[in-house]
Amino acid sequence: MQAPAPGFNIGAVERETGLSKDLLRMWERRYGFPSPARDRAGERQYAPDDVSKLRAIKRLMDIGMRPGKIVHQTLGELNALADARSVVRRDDLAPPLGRNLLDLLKNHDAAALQQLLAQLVMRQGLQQFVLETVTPLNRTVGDAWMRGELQVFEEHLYTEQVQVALRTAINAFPRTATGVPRVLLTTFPNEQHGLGLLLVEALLVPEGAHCVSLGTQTPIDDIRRAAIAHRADILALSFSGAFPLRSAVDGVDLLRGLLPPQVTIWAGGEMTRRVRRTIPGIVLIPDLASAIQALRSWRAHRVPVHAG
Amino acid sequence: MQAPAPGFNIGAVERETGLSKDLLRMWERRYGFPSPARDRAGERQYAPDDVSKLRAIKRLMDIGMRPGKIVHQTLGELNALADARSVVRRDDLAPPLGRNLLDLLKNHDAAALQQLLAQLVMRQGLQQFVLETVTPLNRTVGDAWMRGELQVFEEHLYTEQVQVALRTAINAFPRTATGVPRVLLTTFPNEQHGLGLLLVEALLVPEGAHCVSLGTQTPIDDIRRAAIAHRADILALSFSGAFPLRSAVDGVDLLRGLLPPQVTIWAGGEMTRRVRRTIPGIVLIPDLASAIQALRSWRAHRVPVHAG
DNA sequence: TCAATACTCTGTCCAAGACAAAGAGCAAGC
DNA sequence: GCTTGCTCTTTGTCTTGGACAGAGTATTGA
Repeated sequence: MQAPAPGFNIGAVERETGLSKDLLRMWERRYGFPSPARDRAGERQYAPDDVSKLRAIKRLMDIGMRPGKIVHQTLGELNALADARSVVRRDDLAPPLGRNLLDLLKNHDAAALQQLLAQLVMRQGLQQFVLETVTPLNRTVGDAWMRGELQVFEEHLYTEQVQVALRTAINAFPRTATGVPRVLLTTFPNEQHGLGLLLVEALLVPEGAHCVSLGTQTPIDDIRRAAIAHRADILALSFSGAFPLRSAVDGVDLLRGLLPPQVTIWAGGEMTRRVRRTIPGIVLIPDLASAIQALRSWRAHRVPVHAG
Repeated sequence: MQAPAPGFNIGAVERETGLSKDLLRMWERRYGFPSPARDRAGERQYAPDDVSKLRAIKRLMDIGMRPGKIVHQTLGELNALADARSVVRRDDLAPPLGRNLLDLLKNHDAAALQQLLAQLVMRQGLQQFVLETVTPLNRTVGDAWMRGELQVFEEHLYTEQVQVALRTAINAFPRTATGVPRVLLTTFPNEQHGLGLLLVEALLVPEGAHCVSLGTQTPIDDIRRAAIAHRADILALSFSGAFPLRSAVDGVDLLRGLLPPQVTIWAGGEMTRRVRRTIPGIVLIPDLASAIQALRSWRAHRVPVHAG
């Protein structure tokens, strides 16, 4: 039994935190943090505590904070910051349900969790389940995670279980090849969060739409090709809060130019709420309820191109 | 309508190929390939063809070839090499099926594809479906993608459809809370390919195991915590061929030290085949059939810790 | 109140060098 | 003949410190 983790080298820290080596070195030069010890070869050896702090910083940056302002705070202060961010939202959640579910999550009772979710789908119906249960639950879980009340693996478990529940419910609907409109769902490269796609699908399928998901991280030009190949009426893109606003706007703009005008483009997800100006030819979906609105609006105004 | 992709910068190539920036620069210095053009700022601009060739090289390296021997071959020669390697295996796949499915994929007929997969699950049963259909299919699709016969989005579509088929089938099994052994499935950070986890789950659930998946990219220390929290008997980790061998071995070794000895650790996936030496306390699962073997072996030799 | 401009902050890229670990080849011994 | 141990070669990752472009912020002007 040896000392298990004396320190992380820079490659390991990159893996653990998602911060590139270049960036870690640059912060050391600029801010003096992190300032790792060196091994005999002169290579950086990061302490586990520094890695934790880096993770906390990364989280805060993902919601828009800037490194220069927060690198010198202690881990405690960083957590307090995360707290302050979410304190307003805590009232939103259906208290008994959220509590109940958080408890199951903390007891690591996957089976009971899944059963509860399945039961809720049955009772509420798929759409209501998404809008009234999953959405506030996501917020609750996200906040708890930010505050460190939830382990990373517990958050992973939650996401996985919700996905299972949603997929099961979606599959229960007969998938007609003639559904209208034809919706293609995916995310940009570097956007790994695919739960949003599934949530949208869960809202649209009961409305009779024909959804095809490509999963996450499709290169832009492939999105173009896919939209054309599938004769999509609507292209639905999802962006998490961590996605760089600029890249998203640029990419969506580019796509708009590449696709024929009769293909409607939806941009949704957390990031969408940070968008100020409207983007020509793009429908913003700042929350899930808007997706149903947008679908109905599409039906009212558009005739599917490929039909008839 | 402008030229869409004049070139990739080094960061984009890193993402596309999985070869680090450092490595790309080093190859340029050592081998003279790739030797990208420079933009006005003096930054590397890689041609799409170079990126394709880099992908081919990476793929060959993933099966054990060394860069010095192959960098100077043409893309055609590299493909021939890959061919020679897989020629034995190409016979494995049921030809009419693979052809049929590839055709559906190229016609972008998602509905028919899903129907075909669902039908196959029914006919073959879940385990046989995984071993005899999905595994060779994965190879076929992977090869076709390597040779540029398949668009990225078509590959995405395939993956997505297989996932749907598998999840549906897995959910059809009653999930007992008392299943034994308790298996926890996940991947390391930076490992985005989660299909392997689903495949393993699809093999184990019919055997009566209790599977809990955390999805992809769980930090190592959270894997430790999750394994303990879930009282896992087996921790199953999946690594794609692209995953850096070194990181994997180090991480797995670290985990072995962090977890009590009664937790069995499985390491599976493409990468596993490149491992030469045995890693103490780790069970290697070089192919999917081995997973069932390993499960039976576990049952023969181990008594679940948490039971009784 | 809103928009354009200037300035600061921040991340990525570059070059060339160093070194350690993995692989390959070869020799000695069973 | 086959294995074991050594050495040489190949290869990937880390190092420093400099440069610069794009994102975000603040200020100014309409």
